Amino acid sequence: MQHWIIDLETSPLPSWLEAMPNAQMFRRDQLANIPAEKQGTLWCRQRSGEDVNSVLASVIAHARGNPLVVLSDEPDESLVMQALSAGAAGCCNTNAAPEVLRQVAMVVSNGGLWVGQSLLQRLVGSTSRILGENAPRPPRDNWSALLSEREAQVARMVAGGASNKEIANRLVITERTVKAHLTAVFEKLSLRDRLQLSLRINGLNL
Amino acid sequence: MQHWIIDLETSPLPSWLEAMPNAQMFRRDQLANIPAEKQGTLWCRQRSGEDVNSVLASVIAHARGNPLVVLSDEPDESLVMQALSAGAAGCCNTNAAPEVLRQVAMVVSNGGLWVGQSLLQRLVGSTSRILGENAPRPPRDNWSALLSEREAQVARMVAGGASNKEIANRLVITERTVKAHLTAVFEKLSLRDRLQLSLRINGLNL
DNA sequence: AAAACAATTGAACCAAAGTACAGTTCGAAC
DNA sequence: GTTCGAACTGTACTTTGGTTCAATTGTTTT
Repeated sequence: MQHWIIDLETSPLPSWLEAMPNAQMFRRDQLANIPAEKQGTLWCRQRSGEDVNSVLASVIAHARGNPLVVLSDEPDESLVMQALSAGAAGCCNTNAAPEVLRQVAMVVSNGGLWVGQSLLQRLVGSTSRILGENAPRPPRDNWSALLSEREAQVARMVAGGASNKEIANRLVITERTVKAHLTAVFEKLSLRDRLQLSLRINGLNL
Repeated sequence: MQHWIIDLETSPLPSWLEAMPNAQMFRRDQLANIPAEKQGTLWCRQRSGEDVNSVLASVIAHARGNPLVVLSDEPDESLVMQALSAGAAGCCNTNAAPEVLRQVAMVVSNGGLWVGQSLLQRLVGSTSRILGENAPRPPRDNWSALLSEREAQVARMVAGGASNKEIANRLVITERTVKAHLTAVFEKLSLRDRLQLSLRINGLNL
């Protein structure tokens, strides 16, 4: 996995090197030099007092789908929100420990988002109150009520994007059995194929 | 690092074993058997239709400060919120891939909280709206930026559940051309098939 | 005991999806 | 005026998805 770190200067912090020994540094005016054919993780340092959006604007444009993490000298709640809103996959302290940086790298390189524990806790706190009250659950699709447990299990895996072969391997059954379960699921839910099933389970087709 | 998995039965899923070969299984009525002197990570499976709070109540009591992750057969936004509110450090799909499970384990064992990408995205979105900040951000995922207009059009129809034949008829082109566009889309977005594409476009990559 | 259902699999088969290789047309850009 | 990307199509092929008919085993229900 390749790491590209963007800052005002090209000297990395020791903790960065410890977490990512093979990282390459770039100045903000050298974004064009980032190799376009490889894929990796972008790290962009935001220094004290700088506006996140203006720092990120040009960097995002060069990300080409690669995950971007903001290393902030002064992270706070609203700054993290702004970074994520701008398209970053995560935001952590410039001086975070190498283990934390490695963890962040792993999460975002797999397509995840990363935020620190305290912020996440606060997000959960403020939102759970709101979600809890108006409870938009009633229209809960009870697709699983009609299915046997095994059928539902297979259905969920299909909805997550797995192929029949992958499902068979993971459940240690033959591909034939997977097909049998799926045929039953399609019949019971009156669906045509796995894509329709995915839309139904993921609640996009009501 | 020790892993303890709690379910109604003591047979683990293959993917759990792959992620945590040395995990120990416990039934929910065997919580007292969990060794108190060691420390590790608790995983508790919540099966379809079960109420999270009642499942977690007794488990939390035996956690003794160890992080607890909920493996849910049917994770959704409110369920994850309930789990975190109850004291869990994370919540992911029962059938999550081994790599994901390892990632979750690493995050929570270091004291972090873990939630899937899609939920986090939604949390960030809803909270920034609530906080009255800048909300009208275009979709974070820039999949369409990489595609030509026609490719994006076909991609959207696929994501809505249409077959190649239906798309061909509606766009008044041949099925062959639809396939050509899709091949280009898969290539550009590094996707495997139409189901993966649907998940990507519908923002469900958790 | 009989009936019903859940889970499993085989063989054979058809349909849909996706790839490989090759080619045309049109308009914009250099 | 040549180059280039976009949209489009054909033939041929492989792989994956899905159905039909048929059968075995174990558990639960009646």
